[in-house]
Amino acid sequence: MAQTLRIPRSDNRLPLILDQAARLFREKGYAATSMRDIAAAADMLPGSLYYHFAAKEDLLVAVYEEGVRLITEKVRAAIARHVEPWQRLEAAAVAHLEALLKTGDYALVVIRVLPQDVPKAAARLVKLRDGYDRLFAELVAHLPLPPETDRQSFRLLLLGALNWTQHWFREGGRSSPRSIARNFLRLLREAQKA
Amino acid sequence: MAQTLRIPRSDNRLPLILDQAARLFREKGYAATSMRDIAAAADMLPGSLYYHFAAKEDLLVAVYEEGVRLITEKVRAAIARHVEPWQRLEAAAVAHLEALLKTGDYALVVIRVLPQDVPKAAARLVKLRDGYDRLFAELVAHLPLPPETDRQSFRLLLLGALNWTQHWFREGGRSSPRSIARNFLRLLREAQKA
DNA sequence: TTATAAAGAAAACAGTCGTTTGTTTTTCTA
DNA sequence: TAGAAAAACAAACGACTGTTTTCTTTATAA
Repeated sequence: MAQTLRIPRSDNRLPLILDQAARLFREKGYAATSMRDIAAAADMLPGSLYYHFAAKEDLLVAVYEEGVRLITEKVRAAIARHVEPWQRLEAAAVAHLEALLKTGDYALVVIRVLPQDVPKAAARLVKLRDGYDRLFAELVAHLPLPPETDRQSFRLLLLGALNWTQHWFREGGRSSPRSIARNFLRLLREAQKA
Repeated sequence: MAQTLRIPRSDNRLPLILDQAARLFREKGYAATSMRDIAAAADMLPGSLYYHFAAKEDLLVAVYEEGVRLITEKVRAAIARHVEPWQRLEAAAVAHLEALLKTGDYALVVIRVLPQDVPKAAARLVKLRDGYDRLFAELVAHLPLPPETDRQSFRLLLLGALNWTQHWFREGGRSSPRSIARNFLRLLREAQKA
C-alpha cells in the first residue's frame, strides 16, 4: 500500500518550526539567525530540523512562500469587493499594509529578507516576489490617470513607501496600517484630479 | 613633546579598510560580512583590523557616520541653491537619491543596514539617522500645502519611496536617480495643486 | 496488538566566527 | 642615524556555524 507512505503525524512540529523561523528571520534577518536559534525556539535539537528541511535556505524559502501566499490572498480578497479602480487600489494598499504590519511574521520576512541575502535561493525568492508585483501593476494599469502619467513610477512610489513603513511603524502608535495606507493614497490621488 | 604623539602615518591603510568595509556591508549586509572578508579585501590579516577598531560594530559605526555625513553634505549643498520651497524639496530629493545610488557604498550602508542588525550600536545609529531626518522634515514644513494635508505622511511617503529604490534600481537602466526623484515629486506635487 | 514509518534525540564533524596576544616591521621625528 | 611610536604580522583562543550520522521514541495503520 504505497499510499500509506508519507502521511504526516498529527503531532508534527513542522508548523511550530515555521512559526519560530518566521519570527526570528523577521527580527534578526537571515544571516544573524542560526539554526540553533530556531531549534531552541521550537524546543528541539538543531539536527532535528534537518528531518524537515535539507538546508537553512530551504527553511527560509518555505517561510517566504507562506508569506507571499498570505499577502496575495489578503490583497485578492480585498480588491474583489470593489469595482471602481481607485477603490480597488486603496483596498489593495490597505490589505498589503495590514498583512505586513498586523498579520505577523511571515509577510514581513518577504520584504525584510532580500534575495541577495540568500545567494543559493535568490532566484526562487525573486520569482515569488515578481508574481505578487504583477498584481499591483495591473491595479495601477486600470487607474483613470492623465495620459502623460508615468504609471511605473506611480507603482514604485506607492509600493516603496508602503514597504518602507516596516522601518518606522510602531504597534500601538497613533496611526494604524489602514490609516497610513489611506493617507498615502489620498496624497497620491489628489495630484491626479487636475 | 606630547604633540608629536598620535600623528598618523602617511601610508595609513585606514581609508582602504573603510572603503572595503563599506562595500561589503552594502553588498552582503552586516551579519553576513566577516572581519576576515574585510581584512582580505584590504589585503591585511584579520587581527590587524583591531588596531583601528575595537570591535566589528565600531567599524560599522565609522562607515555609517561617513555615510550620513556624505548624504547630509550633498543635500545641504543642493537645497542652498534654491529659495522656493518646492524647488528646495526637489533638489533635496534628487541629491538624496544620487547620494544613495551614485555616490557609492557609504551612503547605501546607512539605509541598507538597520540599527536592529547591530544591537550594541543601535542607539548610535538611530541618533545619526534622526539628525538627517530633521532636515527633510523642515523642508516639508515649509511647503505651501492645503491646511488639511498631513505633512508627516507626506514626508514618510516621499522618503520611503526614495529609500526603497535601492531594491529595484539598476545602474545603466533607462532612468537615472535624478529622473526618478523628479518623477516621484511630480506625482506628489500635482496632487497638492487643487 | 504488532509492524512500520515518521519524528526527533544525541553526539559529533569540519569549518568559521570575533577577538586577543606577543612580536615584528615600517615610518617619522629628534 | 638612533629611538620611538604607529601599523601590521603571525598565530592562536574558545565559541559558534551549518550539517551529518546513528540511534531511539512514538504515533498510526493493519
